[in-house]
Amino acid sequence: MSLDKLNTEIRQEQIAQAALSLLNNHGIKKLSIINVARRVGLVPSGIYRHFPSKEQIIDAVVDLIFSRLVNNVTEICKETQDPLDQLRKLLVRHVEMIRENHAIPRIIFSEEVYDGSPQRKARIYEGVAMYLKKIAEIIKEGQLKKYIRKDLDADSVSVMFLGMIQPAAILWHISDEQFDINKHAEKAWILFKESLVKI
Amino acid sequence: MSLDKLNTEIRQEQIAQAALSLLNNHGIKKLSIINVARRVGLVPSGIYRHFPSKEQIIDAVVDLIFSRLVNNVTEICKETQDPLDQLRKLLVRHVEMIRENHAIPRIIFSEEVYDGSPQRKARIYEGVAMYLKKIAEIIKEGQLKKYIRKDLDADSVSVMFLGMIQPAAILWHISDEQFDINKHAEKAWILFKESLVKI
DNA sequence: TGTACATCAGTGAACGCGCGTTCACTGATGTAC
DNA sequence: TGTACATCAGTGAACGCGCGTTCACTGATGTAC
Repeated sequence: MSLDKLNTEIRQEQIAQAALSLLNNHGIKKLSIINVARRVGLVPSGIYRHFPSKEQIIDAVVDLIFSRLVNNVTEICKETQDPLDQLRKLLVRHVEMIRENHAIPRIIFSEEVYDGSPQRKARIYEGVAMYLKKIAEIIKEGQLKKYIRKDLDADSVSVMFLGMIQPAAILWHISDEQFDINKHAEKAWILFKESLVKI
Repeated sequence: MSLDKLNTEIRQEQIAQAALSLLNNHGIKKLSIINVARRVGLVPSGIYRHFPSKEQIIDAVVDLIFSRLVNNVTEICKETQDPLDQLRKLLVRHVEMIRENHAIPRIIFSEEVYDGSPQRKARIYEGVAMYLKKIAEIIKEGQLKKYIRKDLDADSVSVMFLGMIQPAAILWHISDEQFDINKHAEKAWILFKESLVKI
């Protein structure tokens, strides 16, 4: 059976990806050692050559997700310099991310992921906070360049930015993808942008 | 041990309340038949005199939560007639609800609650949709009375209304109640209200 | 370049825990006469 | 008002499933000489 024998680094990568993929396609209940093992072509006990426990696998998945989210921001900041453009692009990108990764709400909102591990909960909070901080930086930049009115608190606005997406994301999620998240993001953006520039 | 013997109606009520309370205080992992039984002073098997399975208990909890949410709206509509006032009061009330019921995000965002029961997922979606519909009605009323600009789509605005609360609620939730949800709601409301009235 | 040995990724069987659920039972409560 | 019986809420023991995890093992790969 053991056609190939791969080193731990590669296997860790594979296992984290497999876990993320399971989360995306089937939800947290299916995220079992048995299923992960099957995906990477190992026997359940084989997983323990590369991860000390299931908990660490979940940690790896969390890292994977946040590195992608943060990556989005840095990429977009390279694409354009106009802060309002950056926000708009980030909105579109974020919606795409959500559409492609059911795992995001599944991770961020899941009790299952939190309990038993206060450190992981803290790490998730830090990840979200970092994402928000980057958005706030864009907003501050916009205020400096006078695209965005200065009486607004950038940190609050960054949370409101998420407010354009989140409820829609959840509706989309629980409606089995029926709710039109793109249309909502479009309309919300118009209003949001108006609020930022008008005085 | 059996000091009292209560009829099924009372027990069902007690069991649903106990389950909700467990969810509020300890999360979904602790929502076990054993814990529910302990709370109502029964032995685990005793629960099955009143509910056919754990699934139905979760259904009862879901109903409990949504009836409270919808109740909020109808009560507030009695308190004041001004649509903008109604929205503002609803915002405050919704935040209170969330602060008092950790169970709300735990239920609405939990995979655990969804899988294995498409009907329940549908029911939750309907519950949210009904809540949104009631908010949309307030907005339409506001448009009729000319408090709110008419070029806005009431359904979209109702989702944006949730957008003021949801991201903040999640931050509050995963930050172990550190994030200041009230302050955020306050600031978001100012901007939101502006958007509704200005042209 | 070939041999000897250590290392390490793989396997399969088995354990143990938690938990939902079943079942035969008991004893209290409500009802018919 | 009292008795006989059906009903029904309670109990405790036991079952069974899923699943994370352990452990003794095997055989391939890498390294030292």
